[in-house]
Amino acid sequence: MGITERKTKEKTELKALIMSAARSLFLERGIGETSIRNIAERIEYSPATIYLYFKDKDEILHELHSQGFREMGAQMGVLMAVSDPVERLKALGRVYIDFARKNTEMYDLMFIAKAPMHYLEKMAEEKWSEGKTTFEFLSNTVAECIAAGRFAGHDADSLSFMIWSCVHGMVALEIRDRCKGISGETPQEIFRGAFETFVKVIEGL
Amino acid sequence: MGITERKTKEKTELKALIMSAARSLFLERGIGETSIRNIAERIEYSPATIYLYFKDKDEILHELHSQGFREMGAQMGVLMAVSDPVERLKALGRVYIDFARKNTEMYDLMFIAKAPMHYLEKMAEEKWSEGKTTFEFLSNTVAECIAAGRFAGHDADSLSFMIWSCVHGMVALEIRDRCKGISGETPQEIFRGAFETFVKVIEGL
DNA sequence: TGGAAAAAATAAACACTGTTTATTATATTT
DNA sequence: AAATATAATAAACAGTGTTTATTTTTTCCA
Repeated sequence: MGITERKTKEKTELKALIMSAARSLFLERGIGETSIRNIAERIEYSPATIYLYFKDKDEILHELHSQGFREMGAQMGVLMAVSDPVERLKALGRVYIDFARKNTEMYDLMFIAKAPMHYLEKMAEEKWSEGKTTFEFLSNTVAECIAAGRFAGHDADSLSFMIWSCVHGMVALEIRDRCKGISGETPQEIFRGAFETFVKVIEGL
Repeated sequence: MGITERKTKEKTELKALIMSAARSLFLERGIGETSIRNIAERIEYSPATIYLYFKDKDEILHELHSQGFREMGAQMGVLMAVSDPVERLKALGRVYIDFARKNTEMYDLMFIAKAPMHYLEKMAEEKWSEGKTTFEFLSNTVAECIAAGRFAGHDADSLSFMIWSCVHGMVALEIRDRCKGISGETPQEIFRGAFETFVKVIEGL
């Protein structure tokens, strides 16, 4: 089936082309300032063509959000080399915060924006697999810490959720511009202090 | 000056009418689904009239966001009655989380949405006074704890930012639908566990 | 009290947005 | 080469925030 094969290849290629145009525009100008027409213009196709490859804009944003999770997952994956679970947990916090601050638009899409979640609702999916996988990486590490006799009196899931909330809260506040003028420090200083505190708290648990 | 007085009164009255229509629509349908035309229709004025009272939509959203801070401030204010700063800190966490979960659209506008911050940018204001005031309520309480010999080895500002990030992170993840399918628990259970952990961590610092 | 001046409200337009439908162009099959 | 299936698009629809020119209403003063 040489011909239908080429056909499907062309289909996935144009789909990938749309994705890459969407992504670059998205990183350049932000999610709110990227329209279907912008994407179509960049790849020199008509706007309507995009709808032959994606159901709607939310589907594109969801796919981009999944890309982000794959990239973040790759960065977190190398932490498996850290054998001590407490050290791994601290490094995980560091990697998470770094990823968020170096890829703010991606992080926004992954954890803050509403749009990519609408895709799940339309598909009647109730589970957020990307988030679940990432959370399990954290909760497994926390469970290892507990198994090693640390974090006495804490439940792995609740503590994991609190740790996640803690690092997410930091970067979410900065990404959405809620740190301006707080305690007169620069973002650099705020995050240095915040991460130091994070590490101290983890060690003191 | 009875007449110019009445004039300014009418101006502030229509301004208040616009605000209340904006707010009710906003709470009914959400921020993203409330347009200037919707607001105008509800108060039976033309859309253009709204622009005689507000510079743009961002100004309305900023004013609404400030309303939210006044209401949250009122709820936090009663905590001044709690003399023990550590107890006050825990109660503050409780009040913060409760406010966020009972007023999700308002909380969204106050701490997550981009729109109300654009107003500050347009006005060339670099300080976010509402956020600063709220943060100072927290950081003063933390400073009191430290003065009372608690939280040894911690910097008041950094620890305050971490505590804020922690509670903000929790509610922000839920508001933007990032808790679905995480550890199979209901939001109720997740938040009960998270707050218990929060209290335990505070007490153990 | 009637007409000029000032203020308030609006209709209509502009430039966008996501999305759909009917039409045209291209490629494949018979 | 003609018929069919596929791909791409032009144009439209209904919506958005916002601005400009126009009309209505109110105030002021002769």
